[in-house]
Amino acid sequence: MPPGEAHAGGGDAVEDVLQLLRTGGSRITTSRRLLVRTLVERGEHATAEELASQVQSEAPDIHLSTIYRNLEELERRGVVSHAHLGHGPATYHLSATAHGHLVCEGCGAMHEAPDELFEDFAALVAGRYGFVVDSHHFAVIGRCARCTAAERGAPEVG
Amino acid sequence: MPPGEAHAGGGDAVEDVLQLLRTGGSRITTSRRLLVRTLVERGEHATAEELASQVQSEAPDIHLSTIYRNLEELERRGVVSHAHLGHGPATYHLSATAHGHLVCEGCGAMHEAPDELFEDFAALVAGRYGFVVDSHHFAVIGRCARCTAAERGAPEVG
DNA sequence: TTTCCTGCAAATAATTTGCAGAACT
DNA sequence: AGTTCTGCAAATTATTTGCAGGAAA
Repeated sequence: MPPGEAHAGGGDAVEDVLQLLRTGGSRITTSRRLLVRTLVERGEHATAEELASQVQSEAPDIHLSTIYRNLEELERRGVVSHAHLGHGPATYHLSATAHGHLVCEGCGAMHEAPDELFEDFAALVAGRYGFVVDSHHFAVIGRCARCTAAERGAPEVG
Repeated sequence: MPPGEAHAGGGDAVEDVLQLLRTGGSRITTSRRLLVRTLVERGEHATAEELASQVQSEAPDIHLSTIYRNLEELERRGVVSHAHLGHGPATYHLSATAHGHLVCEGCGAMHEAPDELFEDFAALVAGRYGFVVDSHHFAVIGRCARCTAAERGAPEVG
Protein backbone atom coordinates (compact mmCIF):
# COMPACT_ATOMS: atom_id res chain seq x y z
CA MET A 1 0.00 0.00 0.00
CA PRO A 2 1.24 3.52 -0.80
CA PRO A 3 2.38 5.63 2.13
CA GLY A 4 0.02 8.40 3.20
CA GLU A 5 -2.98 6.10 3.10
CA ALA A 6 -1.87 4.08 6.05
CA HIS A 7 -4.99 3.35 8.10
CA ALA A 8 -5.99 -0.23 7.48
CA GLY A 9 -8.36 -0.51 4.55
CA GLY A 10 -7.96 3.06 3.30
CA GLY A 11 -10.64 4.06 0.83
CA ASP A 12 -12.42 0.75 1.16
CA ALA A 13 -13.50 1.56 4.66
CA VAL A 14 -15.11 4.71 3.33
CA GLU A 15 -16.95 2.79 0.65
CA ASP A 16 -18.10 0.21 3.15
CA VAL A 17 -19.70 2.84 5.31
CA LEU A 18 -21.27 4.61 2.36
CA GLN A 19 -22.68 1.33 1.16
CA LEU A 20 -24.17 0.78 4.57
CA LEU A 21 -25.87 4.14 4.36
CA ARG A 22 -27.14 3.43 0.87
CA THR A 23 -28.53 0.10 1.94
CA GLY A 24 -30.25 1.73 4.86
CA GLY A 25 -32.07 4.11 2.53
CA SER A 26 -29.90 7.14 3.25
CA ARG A 27 -28.52 9.24 0.46
CA ILE A 28 -24.90 9.68 -0.38
CA THR A 29 -24.04 13.33 -0.44
CA THR A 30 -20.82 15.24 -0.69
CA SER A 31 -20.90 16.14 2.97
CA ARG A 32 -21.40 12.55 4.03
CA ARG A 33 -18.70 11.22 1.79
CA LEU A 34 -16.23 13.79 3.06
CA LEU A 35 -17.22 13.31 6.65
CA VAL A 36 -16.79 9.56 6.48
CA ARG A 37 -13.48 9.97 4.76
CA THR A 38 -12.36 12.38 7.45
CA LEU A 39 -13.43 10.01 10.19
CA VAL A 40 -11.51 7.17 8.57
CA GLU A 41 -8.41 9.27 8.05
CA ARG A 42 -8.35 10.50 11.60
CA GLY A 43 -9.37 7.18 13.06
CA GLU A 44 -9.21 9.12 16.29
CA HIS A 45 -11.36 11.20 18.57
CA ALA A 46 -12.28 14.49 16.96
CA THR A 47 -14.82 17.12 17.87
CA ALA A 48 -17.64 18.04 15.55
CA GLU A 49 -15.91 21.31 14.91
CA GLU A 50 -12.60 19.71 14.06
CA LEU A 51 -14.32 17.36 11.66
CA ALA A 52 -16.17 20.27 10.13
CA SER A 53 -12.93 22.17 9.62
CA GLN A 54 -11.33 19.33 7.82
CA VAL A 55 -14.41 18.68 5.70
CA GLN A 56 -14.65 22.38 4.91
CA SER A 57 -11.10 22.45 3.67
CA GLU A 58 -12.44 20.51 0.69
CA ALA A 59 -15.97 21.86 0.59
CA PRO A 60 -16.24 25.19 2.40
CA ASP A 61 -20.00 25.43 2.14
CA ILE A 62 -20.71 22.44 4.31
CA HIS A 63 -22.22 23.75 7.46
CA LEU A 64 -21.42 22.66 10.99
CA SER A 65 -25.04 21.79 11.58
CA THR A 66 -24.85 19.40 8.66
CA ILE A 67 -21.88 17.73 10.31
CA TYR A 68 -23.88 17.32 13.47
CA ARG A 69 -26.80 15.89 11.56
CA ASN A 70 -24.59 13.51 9.68
CA LEU A 71 -22.80 12.37 12.79
CA GLU A 72 -26.16 11.71 14.37
CA GLU A 73 -27.15 9.65 11.37
CA LEU A 74 -23.91 7.68 11.39
CA GLU A 75 -24.31 7.07 15.06
CA ARG A 76 -27.83 5.78 14.52
CA ARG A 77 -26.37 3.26 12.06
CA GLY A 78 -23.79 2.22 14.59
CA VAL A 79 -20.88 3.39 12.46
CA VAL A 80 -19.84 6.19 14.76
CA SER A 81 -19.70 6.65 18.52
CA HIS A 82 -19.23 9.73 20.55
CA ALA A 83 -17.84 10.17 24.03
CA HIS A 84 -17.88 12.96 26.57
CA LEU A 85 -14.32 13.48 27.64
CA GLY A 86 -14.59 15.63 30.71
CA HIS A 87 -15.40 19.26 29.95
CA GLY A 88 -15.20 20.50 26.35
CA PRO A 89 -17.19 19.23 23.40
CA ALA A 90 -17.99 15.61 22.65
CA THR A 91 -15.59 13.65 20.47
CA TYR A 92 -16.55 11.33 17.65
CA HIS A 93 -14.88 8.37 16.04
CA LEU A 94 -15.66 5.27 14.04
CA SER A 95 -17.01 2.52 16.21
CA ALA A 96 -14.50 0.17 14.64
CA THR A 97 -11.58 2.15 15.97
CA ALA A 98 -13.26 2.78 19.28
CA HIS A 99 -11.38 2.32 22.52
CA GLY A 100 -11.33 3.66 26.04
CA HIS A 101 -9.68 6.85 27.15
CA LEU A 102 -7.74 8.00 30.17
CA VAL A 103 -7.98 11.76 30.53
CA CYS A 104 -5.76 13.64 32.93
CA GLU A 105 -7.59 16.26 34.92
CA GLY A 106 -4.30 17.98 35.58
CA CYS A 107 -2.88 18.60 32.15
CA GLY A 108 -5.69 17.41 29.93
CA ALA A 109 -3.55 14.81 28.24
CA MET A 110 -5.47 11.95 26.77
CA HIS A 111 -4.23 8.42 26.68
CA GLU A 112 -5.84 5.62 24.73
CA ALA A 113 -6.72 2.50 26.62
CA PRO A 114 -7.08 -0.93 25.03
CA ASP A 115 -10.36 -2.75 25.56
CA GLU A 116 -8.55 -5.44 27.40
CA LEU A 117 -7.83 -2.99 30.21
CA PHE A 118 -11.52 -2.87 31.00
CA GLU A 119 -12.23 -6.58 30.80
CA ASP A 120 -11.97 -7.48 34.45
CA PHE A 121 -13.73 -4.35 35.57
CA ALA A 122 -16.55 -4.95 33.10
CA ALA A 123 -16.88 -8.52 34.26
CA LEU A 124 -17.06 -7.41 37.86
CA VAL A 125 -19.74 -4.83 37.16
CA ALA A 126 -21.70 -7.24 35.01
CA GLY A 127 -21.53 -9.93 37.62
CA ARG A 128 -22.58 -7.69 40.43
CA TYR A 129 -25.14 -5.42 38.81
CA GLY A 130 -25.95 -6.97 35.47
CA PHE A 131 -24.72 -3.70 34.03
CA VAL A 132 -22.93 -4.00 30.69
CA VAL A 133 -20.07 -1.52 30.59
CA ASP A 134 -19.51 0.35 27.33
CA SER A 135 -15.90 1.27 27.85
CA HIS A 136 -15.73 3.33 24.67
CA HIS A 137 -18.37 5.71 25.72
CA PHE A 138 -16.83 7.48 28.64
CA ALA A 139 -13.46 8.75 29.71
CA VAL A 140 -11.69 7.54 32.78
CA ILE A 141 -10.69 10.72 34.59
CA GLY A 142 -7.69 10.90 36.86
CA ARG A 143 -4.11 12.12 37.03
CA CYS A 144 -1.40 11.07 34.68
CA ALA A 145 1.96 9.90 36.01
CA ARG A 146 3.62 13.20 35.25
CA CYS A 147 1.03 15.32 37.04
CA THR A 148 0.95 12.96 40.00
CA ALA A 149 4.70 13.25 40.30
CA ALA A 150 4.65 17.01 39.90
CA GLU A 151 2.16 17.33 42.74
CA ARG A 152 4.32 15.49 45.19
CA GLY A 153 6.79 18.35 44.89
CA ALA A 154 4.51 21.39 44.68
CA PRO A 155 1.29 21.72 46.75
CA GLU A 156 -1.79 23.13 45.05
CA VAL A 157 -3.38 26.14 46.78
CA GLY A 158 -1.31 29.26 47.39
CA MET B 1 -30.02 12.57 66.53
CA PRO B 2 -33.51 13.69 65.53
CA PRO B 3 -35.01 12.03 62.46
CA GLY B 4 -35.14 14.15 59.30
CA GLU B 5 -31.53 15.18 59.73
CA ALA B 6 -30.16 11.79 58.88
CA HIS B 7 -26.98 12.43 56.86
CA ALA B 8 -24.09 11.79 59.18
CA GLY B 9 -23.20 14.92 61.07
CA GLY B 10 -26.20 17.02 60.03
CA GLY B 11 -25.72 20.71 60.67
CA ASP B 12 -22.18 20.15 61.90
CA ALA B 13 -21.06 19.21 58.45
CA VAL B 14 -22.34 22.57 57.26
CA GLU B 15 -20.42 24.40 59.94
CA ASP B 16 -17.28 22.44 59.19
CA VAL B 17 -17.34 23.52 55.59
CA LEU B 18 -18.12 27.11 56.46
CA GLN B 19 -15.26 27.13 58.92
CA LEU B 20 -12.99 25.88 56.20
CA LEU B 21 -14.05 28.76 54.00
CA ARG B 22 -13.57 31.26 56.79
CA THR B 23 -10.11 29.92 57.50
CA GLY B 24 -9.22 30.14 53.86
CA GLY B 25 -10.08 33.83 53.84
CA SER B 26 -13.42 33.49 52.09
CA ARG B 27 -16.49 35.23 53.40
CA ILE B 28 -19.55 33.54 54.71
CA THR B 29 -22.56 34.79 52.87
CA THR B 30 -26.18 33.76 52.79
CA SER B 31 -25.80 32.15 49.43
CA ARG B 32 -22.82 30.11 50.56
CA ARG B 33 -24.46 29.00 53.75
CA LEU B 34 -27.56 27.91 51.92
CA LEU B 35 -25.63 26.24 49.16
CA VAL B 36 -23.52 24.21 51.56
CA ARG B 37 -26.61 23.25 53.51
CA THR B 38 -28.29 22.14 50.31
CA LEU B 39 -25.30 20.09 49.28
CA VAL B 40 -25.22 18.39 52.65
CA GLU B 41 -28.94 17.71 52.64
CA ARG B 42 -28.89 16.20 49.18
CA GLY B 43 -25.61 14.42 49.70
CA GLU B 44 -26.20 13.37 46.14
CA HIS B 45 -25.45 14.46 42.61
CA ALA B 46 -27.35 17.59 41.72
CA THR B 47 -27.02 20.01 38.85
CA ALA B 48 -26.21 23.65 39.41
CA GLU B 49 -29.73 24.48 38.44
CA GLU B 50 -31.25 22.03 40.88
CA LEU B 51 -29.10 23.40 43.65
CA ALA B 52 -30.08 26.92 42.69
CA SER B 53 -33.76 26.01 42.82
CA GLN B 54 -33.49 24.63 46.29
CA VAL B 55 -31.42 27.55 47.51
CA GLN B 56 -33.85 29.97 45.92
CA SER B 57 -36.75 28.40 47.75
CA GLU B 58 -35.28 30.06 50.82
CA ALA B 59 -33.66 33.08 49.23
CA PRO B 60 -35.21 33.83 45.85
CA ASP B 61 -32.74 36.54 44.92
CA ILE B 62 -29.74 34.29 44.79
CA HIS B 63 -28.70 34.09 41.21
CA LEU B 64 -27.66 31.01 39.29
CA SER B 65 -24.37 32.61 38.43
CA THR B 66 -23.67 33.01 42.13
CA ILE B 67 -24.29 29.30 42.57
CA TYR B 68 -21.80 28.57 39.83
CA ARG B 69 -19.27 30.88 41.40
CA ASN B 70 -19.76 29.38 44.81
CA LEU B 71 -19.50 25.86 43.50
CA GLU B 72 -16.27 26.81 41.80
CA GLU B 73 -14.98 28.19 45.07
CA LEU B 74 -15.99 25.10 47.01
CA GLU B 75 -14.38 22.94 44.43
CA ARG B 76 -11.16 24.92 44.69
CA ARG B 77 -11.20 24.17 48.41
CA GLY B 78 -11.70 20.50 47.70
CA VAL B 79 -15.08 20.40 49.41
CA VAL B 80 -17.08 19.77 46.29
CA SER B 81 -16.53 17.71 43.16
CA HIS B 82 -18.37 17.73 39.94
CA ALA B 83 -18.76 15.04 37.34
CA HIS B 84 -19.91 14.93 33.76
CA LEU B 85 -22.51 12.21 33.55
CA GLY B 86 -22.96 11.62 29.85
CA HIS B 87 -24.94 14.37 28.14
CA GLY B 88 -26.78 16.99 30.21
CA PRO B 89 -25.31 19.38 32.74
CA ALA B 90 -22.55 18.57 35.22
CA THR B 91 -23.54 17.32 38.65
CA TYR B 92 -22.06 18.45 41.94
CA HIS B 93 -21.73 16.85 45.32
CA LEU B 94 -19.64 17.01 48.46
CA SER B 95 -16.35 15.25 48.00
CA ALA B 96 -17.01 13.39 51.24
CA THR B 97 -20.08 11.69 49.83
CA ALA B 98 -18.50 11.18 46.46
CA HIS B 99 -18.69 7.83 44.73
CA GLY B 100 -18.72 6.40 41.25
CA HIS B 101 -21.72 6.19 38.94
CA LEU B 102 -23.07 3.72 36.46
CA VAL B 103 -25.25 5.47 33.93
CA CYS B 104 -27.44 3.48 31.55
CA GLU B 105 -27.34 4.79 28.02
CA GLY B 106 -30.63 3.08 27.35
CA CYS B 107 -32.95 4.44 30.01
CA GLY B 108 -30.73 7.02 31.66
CA ALA B 109 -30.99 5.35 35.05
CA MET B 110 -28.13 6.11 37.37
CA HIS B 111 -26.72 3.66 39.81
CA GLU B 112 -24.26 4.53 42.52
CA ALA B 113 -21.11 2.47 42.68
CA PRO B 114 -19.02 2.00 45.80
CA ASP B 115 -15.37 2.96 45.60
CA GLU B 116 -14.40 -0.58 46.24
CA LEU B 117 -15.79 -1.54 42.84
CA PHE B 118 -13.03 0.48 41.19
CA GLU B 119 -10.17 -0.71 43.33
CA ASP B 120 -8.84 -3.47 41.12
CA PHE B 121 -9.32 -1.46 37.98
CA ALA B 122 -7.56 1.54 39.48
CA ALA B 123 -4.70 -0.64 40.61
CA LEU B 124 -4.37 -2.08 37.14
CA VAL B 125 -4.33 1.31 35.47
CA ALA B 126 -1.92 2.71 38.04
CA GLY B 127 0.39 -0.21 37.65
CA ARG B 128 0.40 -0.11 33.91
CA TYR B 129 0.33 3.61 33.15
CA GLY B 130 1.05 5.34 36.43
CA PHE B 131 -2.35 6.95 35.93
CA VAL B 132 -4.27 7.59 39.15
CA VAL B 133 -7.97 6.97 38.53
CA ASP B 134 -10.42 9.39 40.08
CA SER B 135 -13.47 7.18 40.07
CA HIS B 136 -15.76 9.91 41.34
CA HIS B 137 -15.14 12.18 38.46
CA PHE B 138 -16.66 10.31 35.59
CA ALA B 139 -19.60 8.09 34.89
CA VAL B 140 -19.29 4.55 33.70
CA ILE B 141 -21.60 4.35 30.72
CA GLY B 142 -23.26 1.16 29.64
CA ARG B 143 -26.55 -0.71 29.72
CA CYS B 144 -28.40 -1.62 32.84
CA ALA B 145 -29.67 -5.14 33.35
CA ARG B 146 -33.21 -4.19 32.45
CA CYS B 147 -32.29 -2.53 29.15
CA THR B 148 -29.94 -5.33 28.25
CA ALA B 149 -32.70 -7.85 28.81
CA ALA B 150 -35.24 -5.78 26.90
CA GLU B 151 -32.95 -5.65 23.90
CA ARG B 152 -32.60 -9.37 23.66
CA GLY B 153 -36.30 -9.49 22.82
CA ALA B 154 -36.70 -6.41 20.60
CA PRO B 155 -34.09 -5.42 17.98
CA GLU B 156 -33.11 -1.75 17.71
CA VAL B 157 -33.63 -0.16 14.30
CA GLY B 158 -37.07 -0.19 12.67
C1' DT C 1 -13.29 51.04 55.09
C1' DT C 2 -11.45 47.85 52.32
C1' DT C 3 -11.98 43.98 49.72
C1' DC C 4 -14.77 40.34 48.45
C1' DC C 5 -19.28 38.88 46.81
C1' DT C 6 -23.51 39.36 44.35
C1' DG C 7 -27.21 40.48 40.94
C1' DC C 8 -28.00 41.43 36.46
C1' DA C 9 -27.28 41.47 31.72
C1' DA C 10 -24.81 40.04 28.16
C1' DA C 11 -21.21 37.02 26.11
C1' DT C 12 -19.71 32.18 25.08
C1' DA C 13 -19.72 27.54 23.74
C1' DA C 14 -21.97 23.41 22.14
C1' DT C 15 -25.72 21.73 19.96
C1' DT C 16 -30.40 21.65 17.96
C1' DT C 17 -34.19 23.04 15.05
C1' DG C 18 -37.48 25.34 11.41
C1' DC C 19 -37.74 26.33 6.91
C1' DA C 20 -37.34 26.89 2.02
C1' DG C 21 -34.56 25.49 -1.57
C1' DA C 22 -31.05 22.11 -3.56
C1' DA C 23 -29.64 17.50 -4.43
C1' DC C 24 -29.99 12.43 -4.60
C1' DT C 25 -32.35 8.30 -6.56
C1' DA D 1 -40.99 13.56 -9.42
C1' DG D 2 -40.60 12.62 -4.77
C1' DT D 3 -38.24 12.53 -0.74
C1' DT D 4 -34.23 13.36 1.77
C1' DC D 5 -30.43 16.78 2.77
C1' DT D 6 -28.51 21.09 3.27
C1' DG D 7 -27.47 26.03 4.36
C1' DC D 8 -28.70 29.60 7.09
C1' DA D 9 -30.54 31.88 10.90
C1' DA D 10 -32.28 31.64 15.12
C1' DA D 11 -33.41 29.05 19.35
C1' DT D 12 -31.58 26.20 23.31
C1' DT D 13 -28.81 24.73 26.96
C1' DA D 14 -24.90 25.13 30.10
C1' DT D 15 -21.73 28.12 31.80
C1' DT D 16 -18.82 32.31 32.18
C1' DT D 17 -17.79 37.13 32.65
C1' DG D 18 -17.86 42.51 33.23
C1' DC D 19 -19.48 45.80 35.97
C1' DA D 20 -21.36 48.67 39.55
C1' DG D 21 -23.49 48.37 43.85
C1' DG D 22 -23.95 45.70 48.46
C1' DA D 23 -22.18 43.17 52.24
C1' DA D 24 -18.68 40.74 55.29
C1' DA D 25 -14.48 41.38 58.07
